[in-house]
Amino acid sequence: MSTLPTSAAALDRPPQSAEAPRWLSDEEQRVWRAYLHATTLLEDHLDRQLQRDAGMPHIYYGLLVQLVEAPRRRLRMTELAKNMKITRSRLSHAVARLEKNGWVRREDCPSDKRGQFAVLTDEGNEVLRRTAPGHVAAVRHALFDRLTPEQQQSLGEIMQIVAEGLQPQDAGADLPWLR
Amino acid sequence: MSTLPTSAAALDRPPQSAEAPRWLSDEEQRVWRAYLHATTLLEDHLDRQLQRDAGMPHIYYGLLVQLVEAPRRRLRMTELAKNMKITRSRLSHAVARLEKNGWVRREDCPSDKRGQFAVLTDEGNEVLRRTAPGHVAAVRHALFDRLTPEQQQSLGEIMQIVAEGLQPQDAGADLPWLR
DNA sequence: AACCATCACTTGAACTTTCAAGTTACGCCC
DNA sequence: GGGCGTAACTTGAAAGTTCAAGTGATGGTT
Repeated sequence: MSTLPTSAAALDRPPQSAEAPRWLSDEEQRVWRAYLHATTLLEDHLDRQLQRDAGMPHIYYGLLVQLVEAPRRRLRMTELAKNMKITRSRLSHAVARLEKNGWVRREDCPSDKRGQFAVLTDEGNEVLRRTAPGHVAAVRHALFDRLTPEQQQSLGEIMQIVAEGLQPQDAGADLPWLR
Repeated sequence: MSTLPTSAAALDRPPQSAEAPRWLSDEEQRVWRAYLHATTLLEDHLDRQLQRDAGMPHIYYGLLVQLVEAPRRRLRMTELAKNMKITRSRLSHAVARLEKNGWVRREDCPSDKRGQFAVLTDEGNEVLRRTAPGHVAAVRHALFDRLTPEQQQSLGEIMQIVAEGLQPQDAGADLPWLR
């Protein structure tokens, strides 16, 4: 988590420098710091909750969820990476770990020999079944239960906008589908 | 990033099980997934931006910002960890790295021999001065520029609530100040 | 003044993520 | 039908994070 310098003064800068960066106003800073605090606290909280109850970090759990919802409980690696907004490399490592746990199995794609399917095993399904209620409860308790319906809707709209803004354009190194 | 099972059906569960977990409604799920997508995309985006332009991840940058804003550009380790919502362990490792870079220096606390100050060096200050404008621009571009004033305000309120909800209570293992 | 629970911080190992560099397969163009 | 640019995925090492255990101080208590 992090923020920005509070003011130009804190960096011994004249109020307007050459490129005249537009620093965040006090109010913008409050919003930004609240955002950073909330997101890191929530992610940490859910990571611990799932590590404790399901033996895996939040993202790994999310991978299993993607699979359980997919047609034959299987998804191409790239598809899965795309859905979860992570790199293929990260996914490879993650699936390797989940495979060791016996929760996911790899299968070759018949039509494209480069391709691989990640398939949810029965054990993987069982883990989800066992731990999903606790996880939903945690999410409700930390987020939805604290917000009014209006706030929930607003949050949805805002996050939608931010996600879309980051998705299609530029994007870094190994996220080609974000180009 | 991750989500929750879409429906009870996807897990072969009767709509109301023993403990009758309250699954997320379709709308709640849309909100939750948008949240997860937006937060991971944004965090990744800023991590890459700062790694490229400042040679450090987002959190490390945040640590320097905390220091530059502190009274004598120094903060006790525990204080710093508290401000950034991270564990002391993580902070120890991070400061060790920043120390190697010459951006932070440790100093003993005179009044408490257990205590340590993390102090921002001139070089550390210089890195901030050089990279802050680019970082503010990135945050503006990804977040503030896309939201209306009302949305910005709403986001601030929501994040404030969530952060407060996660802060005082329970909390995990090594975050004693969150108790 | 010795005891001891607690505090402030560190350490090392295990695990996860990132980054750059592979490998193999596809498809198309000539 | 042999190149060749690209796609799909993996790999290994470096960097970062987590977890549990460890080291000294500190501040009562007895």
